[in-house]
Amino acid sequence: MNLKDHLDARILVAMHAAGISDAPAVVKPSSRTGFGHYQANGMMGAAKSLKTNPRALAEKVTAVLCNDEDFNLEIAGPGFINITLSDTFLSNKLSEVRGSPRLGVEEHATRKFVIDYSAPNLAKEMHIGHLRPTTIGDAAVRILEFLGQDVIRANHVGDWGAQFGSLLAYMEQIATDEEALGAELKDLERFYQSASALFREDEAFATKARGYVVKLQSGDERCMALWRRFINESVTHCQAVYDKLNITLTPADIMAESAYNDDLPVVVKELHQNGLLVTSDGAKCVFLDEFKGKDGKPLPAIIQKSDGGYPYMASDLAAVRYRAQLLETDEALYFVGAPQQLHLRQVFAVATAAGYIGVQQKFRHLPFGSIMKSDGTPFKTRDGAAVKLASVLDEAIDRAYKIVSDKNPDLAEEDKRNVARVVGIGAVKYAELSKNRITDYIFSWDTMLSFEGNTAPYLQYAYTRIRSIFRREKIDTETLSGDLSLTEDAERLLAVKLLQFSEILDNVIEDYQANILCNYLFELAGMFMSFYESCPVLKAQPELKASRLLLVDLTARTLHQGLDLLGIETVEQM
RNA sequence: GCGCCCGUAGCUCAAUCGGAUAGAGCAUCGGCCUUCUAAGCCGAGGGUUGCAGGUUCGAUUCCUGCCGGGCGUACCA
Repeated sequence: MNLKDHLDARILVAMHAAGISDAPAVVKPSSRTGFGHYQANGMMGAAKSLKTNPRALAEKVTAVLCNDEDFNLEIAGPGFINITLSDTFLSNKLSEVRGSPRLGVEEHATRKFVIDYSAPNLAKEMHIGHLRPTTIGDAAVRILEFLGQDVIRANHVGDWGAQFGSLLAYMEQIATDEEALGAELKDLERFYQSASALFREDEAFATKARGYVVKLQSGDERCMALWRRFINESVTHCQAVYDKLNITLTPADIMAESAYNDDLPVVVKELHQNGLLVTSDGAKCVFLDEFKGKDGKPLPAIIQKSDGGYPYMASDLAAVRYRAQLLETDEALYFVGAPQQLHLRQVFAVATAAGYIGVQQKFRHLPFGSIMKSDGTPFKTRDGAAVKLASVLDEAIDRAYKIVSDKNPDLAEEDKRNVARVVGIGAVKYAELSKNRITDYIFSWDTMLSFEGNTAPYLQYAYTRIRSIFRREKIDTETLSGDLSLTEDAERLLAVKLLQFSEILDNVIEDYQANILCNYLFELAGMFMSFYESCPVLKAQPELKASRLLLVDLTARTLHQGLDLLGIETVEQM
């Protein structure tokens, strides 16, 4: 149940009964304690259009609901209606949520989604820049699936293009020594760098590399074999990173750029038939009025280059065409960096003009900023190279291991290793997810691995503290029973927070801002800690103890579910 | 030049179609462990929301103009 929507609907009905139509109730959580649990802000707006006094309107509305047992209404300020939920209402709703394996979250009407995320370039190793699209996209996938949506993961990896010429030429050069080749491919980044260095410095090699691009495009068998070998190696590397990162992508989710190769001439043909295609300076372009380049000159979307090659505009259009027409998706979400904004606007605009995207279909770009160092400069190594994602993850686990060993030396070695993995990886992911998607963010080991503040370790620790209550008395949460009763304010605050899980998920998917869920979990954990300090659980009288155990269990389940939707693991003890 | 994004406490970040006194964490300072994990809790100080206007009952939020930063702007992806 979405509590906010429920209350909004109740107020709206009362507004209609009071003779107010065509005005929203604008119910939202109260801005501060003392103003009830929720507040309805719609009376001021309604009064404006009805040219009347907002407090008088609020009087009429509250009069309709004055005998309601679910909540108490109070008028405040210029015309706010503060809603205080009754203890009975809260405990009834909590009981419902408790009995639901989905924590009271209803499944939405099913629509089909294509989520385009991660999409590394297979020519190189994944670097730190892939962290954001990968973690944020995966959280979106998990949340949409939890809400009952039909989700297709689309990993649009880069496996084609000029850069593969030098890679293949370099492979060819050392292919005679199978052992050496196998060893070289283990470090893709070095492989790429060796190949591109040769390309820059050795003219003969560069010529050969360019030849390989042509051969590859014409389907030369030996080239294709080398190419497949390389791609397999690279995919294996990516999958290892995904597994370590607890990302739900599998090789089956890969729909590579090259998969659209056969469609590219078709796209050109169809754009031509639609009368959209114009040849300019030898390149086949689509010009749309809304796109202007330097000096106000028309900005083309180049579909085919003057040398006959296809730029990524073409394969992206082919991908839109595939997703819209063959997959018949209702919605497509692109988790791609902000610098690609103009490009994707062009892709969607051309695809719309070409009739690929139907009027009911939504294609959205969800951009995000870059990762910066603490001095505000881009996150690169000293020599300017991208930082390998795999090494970032290893370092996170190493650092977490040191912290865990330091804080809990008694833990068994095997457990320490597992906690270090869960905490280290969780910290890196949570640091990404807990910040606004749009802005750049500062990467800081100390901040993300801290057990204080809005971090994964804090939440994971909160979870273990909660679970330890049950472990201490060997209580099986399956056997919990009794009535839920709320007697202390700390319990009420926790209760309301727990009931908000559903509406929070709805808020998240409005713009796929995972930080909304992170903030919620942080506040939930904080409220639990306050409750835990002021309300004894195991030492309470039997009835109170039973009631509080229900609250504790529900908090644990909500925290666990919330973290799981973010792709973050928990442990029982740390 | 034009387009998009951003500018909030010393630092890192919030603020849900415009709502009440702009909130957290870190850092600083002060309390709380013979009592369920102190990796915790409670409290204090800290702000002209880049600047100047406008819209209105009400603006961090919407509009205009500046200032500062980032990115993009025809055959790399």
